[in-house]
Amino acid sequence: MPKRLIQYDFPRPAVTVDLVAFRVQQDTLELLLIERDQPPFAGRWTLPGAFVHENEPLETTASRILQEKAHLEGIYLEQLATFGKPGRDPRGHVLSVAYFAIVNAATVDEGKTHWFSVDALPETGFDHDDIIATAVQRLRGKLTYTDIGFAFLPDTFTLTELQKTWQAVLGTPLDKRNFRKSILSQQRVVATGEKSSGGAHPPAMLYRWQPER
Amino acid sequence: MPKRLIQYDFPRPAVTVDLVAFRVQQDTLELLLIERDQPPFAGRWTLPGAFVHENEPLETTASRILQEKAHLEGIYLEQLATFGKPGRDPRGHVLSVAYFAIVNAATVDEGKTHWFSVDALPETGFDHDDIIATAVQRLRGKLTYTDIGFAFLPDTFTLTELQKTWQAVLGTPLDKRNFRKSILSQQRVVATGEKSSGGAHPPAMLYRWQPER
DNA sequence: CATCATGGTGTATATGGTACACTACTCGGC
DNA sequence: GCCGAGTAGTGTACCATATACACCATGATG
Repeated sequence: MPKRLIQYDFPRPAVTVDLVAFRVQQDTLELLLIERDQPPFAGRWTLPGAFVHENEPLETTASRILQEKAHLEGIYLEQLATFGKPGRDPRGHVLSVAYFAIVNAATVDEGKTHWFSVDALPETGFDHDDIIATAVQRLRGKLTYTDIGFAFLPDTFTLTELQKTWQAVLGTPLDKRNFRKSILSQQRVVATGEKSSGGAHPPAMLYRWQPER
Repeated sequence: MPKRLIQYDFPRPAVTVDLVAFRVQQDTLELLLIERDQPPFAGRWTLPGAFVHENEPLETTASRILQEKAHLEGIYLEQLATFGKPGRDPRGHVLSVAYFAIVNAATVDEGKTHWFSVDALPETGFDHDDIIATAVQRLRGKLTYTDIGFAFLPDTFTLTELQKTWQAVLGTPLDKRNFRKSILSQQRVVATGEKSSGGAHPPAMLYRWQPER
């Protein structure tokens, strides 16, 4: 019995998953890069990535990357696109299935990783600029018509925190009264009854995301 | 010098491109399937596909499929998603980068291909039902806010033809006056000055798609 | 008790979407 | 040449949604 069941005359491309992990920290949208210590692009900042293991679901590869490179769990994980332009990897024919993740923890940089503001990114290697641009565009596009924004926040949050998160993601200010009206009318959140405390201001109602309905 | 430059301990998955080609014919949204003559799934209808050649751009693989399998040129080609669930191909670890295409020609079935109405699809092989469902959803979602719908039509067309195309894609009837008002106000088309002829009715103005603003 | 920072609230206007029906014209058949 | 079939083309009233905009109340801090 032949070891390889598939009739396939061509050399296979290598397949990697690259991950664009987002968080919002101090009213800024940030993403995670890692400094390469091997060529190609040694010393350059790149998206964390890994080769796909045998019979490994792509999504598993993506969460494995987040776990191994940053010791993080992603709250949200979505496939972005697959990049396969010849020449994108100087080592040869390498496809990259890009995913993007959203993380809500305030984390410290682990190993050679660092969180960069999307407005102040360093020069990257490979075609990771393209991947990042696609990811940011997708994230912004989906923010208003999906529940993706809640993935940046802890279980309970105030409406002001939610608004600041949206503003950080979109990069534009939002009107407070209209924002609250819109969020509440869509019934995407429910009041917990609890109130936040601390700060030189009145306590604010804490809300929780309501997935369905 | 080693033949393989990439340090990569794992067996590589095979990579295919599968194509969902759409057309609108007789007010019906149709897609192209091909009858497999080899196992697995011999005799089953499947999406046309091919393995990715060495250093071949994915988009080239996609248009090659359309050319080789149906002798067609796609007017529009867009990457859909990459499917890699273990077990999706009984032969082993095979990733499929799915594309969708739009074709405007009225064509006859070539070889073992056949155009099926999306409302009356046969049983398919692999995970092609998933791919098709994703493609139809994407197509419908993008119809109203992109210019994707014009790819189904020839250079010049009447507003009624455009409306019927939209209705076929969406699967729902549209109001004639509102449709025309909306299309014209968005300035997505310009009148050519020419009029259609033939048919037991007055001649209709022919329009042309205006890509930019 | 004064200051600071945020919490929380409503109305008026503009914009865009939806529902809805009739006359005019060309072709083809008789 | 007359009639029927089939489509071209057109406007208004209503409703829902998005936008612009400002002030007082409250709790913490020193």
